[in-house]
Amino acid sequence: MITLTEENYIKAIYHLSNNGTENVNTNAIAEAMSTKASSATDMIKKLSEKNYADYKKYQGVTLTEKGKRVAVNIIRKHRLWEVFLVEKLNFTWDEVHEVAEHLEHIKSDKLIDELDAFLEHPTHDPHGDPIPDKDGNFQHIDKIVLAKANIGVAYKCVGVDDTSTAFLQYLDSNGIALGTMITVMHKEPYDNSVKIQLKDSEIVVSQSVAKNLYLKKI
Amino acid sequence: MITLTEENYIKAIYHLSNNGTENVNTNAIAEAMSTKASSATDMIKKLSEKNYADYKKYQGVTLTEKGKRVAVNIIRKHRLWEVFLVEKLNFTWDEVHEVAEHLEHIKSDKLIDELDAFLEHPTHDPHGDPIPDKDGNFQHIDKIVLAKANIGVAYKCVGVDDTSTAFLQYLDSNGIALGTMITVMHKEPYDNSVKIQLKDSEIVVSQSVAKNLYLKKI
DNA sequence: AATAATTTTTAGACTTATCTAAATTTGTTT
DNA sequence: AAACAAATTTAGATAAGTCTAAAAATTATT
Repeated sequence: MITLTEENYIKAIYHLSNNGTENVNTNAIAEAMSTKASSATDMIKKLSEKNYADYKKYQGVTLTEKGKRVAVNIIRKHRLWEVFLVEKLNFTWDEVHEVAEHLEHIKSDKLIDELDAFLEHPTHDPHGDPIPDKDGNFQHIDKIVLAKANIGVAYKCVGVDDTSTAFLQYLDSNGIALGTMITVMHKEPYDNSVKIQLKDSEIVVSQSVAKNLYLKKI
Repeated sequence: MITLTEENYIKAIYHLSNNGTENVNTNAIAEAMSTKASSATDMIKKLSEKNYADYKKYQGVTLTEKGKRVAVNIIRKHRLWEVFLVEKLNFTWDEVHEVAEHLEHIKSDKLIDELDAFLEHPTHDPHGDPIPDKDGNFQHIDKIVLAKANIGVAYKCVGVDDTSTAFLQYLDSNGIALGTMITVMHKEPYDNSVKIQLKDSEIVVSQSVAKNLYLKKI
């Protein structure tokens, strides 16, 4: 049996490793899990013993195929629950994350398959992140970050990197949501802020905003 | 903070105490929790320290008002999720219990209030058990057990005591569901079995079935 | 290449919920 | 009311996940 804590570590490693592709170091895991490096080391050893991860002392970890399958399955559940919360239970996109963190650990294949069907097989969650299918395959969007968008080109907002309440509420209050049309008017080299044109307004966003907003050419 | 284990003990005590009205002894709790009496003693002490229960050594436990509130809230969540699973996700009434055991521990007032609204404030779960409202008030049905029903009177099936898969599947295969009309034809004194008339059939059920099926006069 | 700084691991301790085995209390019988 | 049986509690251990403090390995700097 896999424990809740093991699942959370696996998920953290998956995200830190850029979807299972890179090596992750102990401190990064400890930080992501809000714990100490010594605790992370203990858990890494355990995950390695259980074949969820490959680990050599002082060399960091990578997830095994088995570990990646666990991670992707949790992500699938997390994102499906997020869609449910927003579409059926009137949650806003900044409210869903915390509850989905708990719902994602409920273990029932029937539950998640039926939820998927009930929601009509959504492909993206409320933050624009792709939802893996039953076999773990993602539908990839080729998105770029606002900071790297070209001036004068029309884009559509397709996702966020930061899903914190503060950031999502900032976007809401500035009239930016998934699907919002955005044209880049000017990039200020001094502080890397970006002036963008929305439907009815023109606003300037800071570099940290520009780095966390994903766009797609239309 | 209340732990998952504490919640499960409180729920078990609530059910064993006949909705918080009676004193419960240690062995009964241990048995209900599939654990040993010594473990139950430890937890009872802890619940008592945290003011969820009143406890005197060797005298059994009762839930405090605070403990009862916790129990009723978990029952509310459990039953609402059961309705969701049956009505929206195509679960059958014998499949819901196990998943609901996990869903009931998710802590979010908004989640449960919105779920309640989404389901249009159901008053009973798929087994006929009443769903407490937000304030913990039940809508009581005055039901009787089949074993005590009167001969020749028409009843409607309104619930079950035993929610095991075996029992529910037995009912399904004999054409008995919530709402099914039942008339008692004969009670056999020898083994306490009961002959009942359904819409298109007449069947004999054993005493153990007759003790677990709730009816209401129509 | 030697030393300093950083990262990672080890060692030992703590907490929660569990167990077994022994001790204690309550109840039941004769 | 003494003795036995049953129920309950205590004592001491264990496993999971965490911590602090110290040791070891790696990486960076001079």
